[in-house]
Amino acid sequence: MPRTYEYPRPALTVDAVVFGLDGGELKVLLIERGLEPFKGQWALPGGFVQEGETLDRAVSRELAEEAGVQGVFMEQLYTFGAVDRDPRERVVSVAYYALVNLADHTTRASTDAVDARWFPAATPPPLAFDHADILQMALDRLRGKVRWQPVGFELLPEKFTLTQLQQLYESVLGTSLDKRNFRKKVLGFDFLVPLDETRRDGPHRPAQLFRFDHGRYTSLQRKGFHFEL
Amino acid sequence: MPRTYEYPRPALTVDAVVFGLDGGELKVLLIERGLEPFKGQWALPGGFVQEGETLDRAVSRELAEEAGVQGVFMEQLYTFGAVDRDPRERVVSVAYYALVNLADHTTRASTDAVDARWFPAATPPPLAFDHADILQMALDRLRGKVRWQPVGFELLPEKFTLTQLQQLYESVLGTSLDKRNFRKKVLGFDFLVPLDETRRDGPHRPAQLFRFDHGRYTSLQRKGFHFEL
DNA sequence: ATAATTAGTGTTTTTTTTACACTTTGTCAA
DNA sequence: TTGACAAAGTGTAAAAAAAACACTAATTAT
Repeated sequence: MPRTYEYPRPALTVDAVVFGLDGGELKVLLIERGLEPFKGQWALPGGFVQEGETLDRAVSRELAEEAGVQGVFMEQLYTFGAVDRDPRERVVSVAYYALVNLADHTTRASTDAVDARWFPAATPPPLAFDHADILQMALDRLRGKVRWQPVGFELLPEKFTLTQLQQLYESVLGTSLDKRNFRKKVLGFDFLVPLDETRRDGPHRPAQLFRFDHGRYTSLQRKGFHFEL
Repeated sequence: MPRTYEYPRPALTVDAVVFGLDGGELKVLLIERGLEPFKGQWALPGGFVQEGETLDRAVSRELAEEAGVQGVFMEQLYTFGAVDRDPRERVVSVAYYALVNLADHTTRASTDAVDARWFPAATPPPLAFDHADILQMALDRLRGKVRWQPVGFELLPEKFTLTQLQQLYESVLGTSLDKRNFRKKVLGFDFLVPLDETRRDGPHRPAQLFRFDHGRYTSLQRKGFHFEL
């Protein structure tokens, strides 16, 4: 294709902040860099946008390639354009964040000969480039969003207990919530459907399992309902 | 500078959705295109990111050049990367939105030999490229943001009446608000300082003027206060 | 059987939000 | 000068939402 516009063209990359929930703790998926610059340091998964590829597709591809992560919730976060973010030349990066059910992805994390590992999102190792800024912004965004949109469920397995759900909110928001008030509110949501199943897990009373019904949620939403937690 | 990375390089632009408030109505600033493609159609102000220029700076520059708009509130919105957004070649655009006090900018809007005009944000003319999508997203973002962060004040003159403030919220949110409840809440905010001045404006009782104290707001915010309307 | 551990459950108080109508202060015109 | 007009300004009561709070139930391991 001819270069119609004669202007400087910064390289364009995408980076992804992939969050997972391990027990009560929020984690991020990081990749060990095999090449300079920042060789040996940890970084967010990401890479160059290819010819004819939308930004969303670029992120999906990179996540599949570098981390074996596929078909997960993903949303654009922010575009980072500081002139010296990459020590070699100008690289503008469109950052995304993704929420995955860690149980499904923990084993497949390592692919592509690179080392990929989960780290505590709040206390990551030193990161390459401006990835610490990106991570911080993703954390802020997640915290801001989780209360107004039911995205948190993306971090849980399909079937989950109310205690798991509460722990999720507690760890993302960094607060502690009252169990009774939490359950009262959450059980008022029609899109949380109780299953005829329980989770036996240690020497104590088994917990009822629930499922998040996406379809019902969107239909309620169209009727003017709006989620808040 | 050597091209260290050998990858396709889409052209990179910035676009800005500039909102202003005219009477009770929310407006957008549009520019008539002088060149193909979409010659003669209305479009968002914007242009190419220059060598060594951050994204924020690029938007500021374009706004100053194309619309005489300077020193206003501005925030990154989203990055649009559809492959065919520009009919000629791939162009990725980082969109921003800005809030201006329309009274200060209405006259200077036309500069640079291009025609720049304010249009109702809710019912704009047909727009070039995917600018209608960008505008829609900016509207959604503004609506979402205005209740949690005191950004609305950016749309008002420095001194304003509570009725103006209420109208601002009514037109951005598209609802009507109860006067007494609105004033009760708003007057509880320490960062709204009443002036020893009134605004006489037609055959009726003059209204007291107020000012938004940015400094006080940020200091309150640090003490854990959080704005909500 | 009992000790240990997490699941599960309601009520009261406090706070926040909503609904609602008249008086005040100025201008303009008769 | 006075009366009509128009927007500014003001408080209370009812309803809804949020917060505080502690015990019983079900299971497993010893």
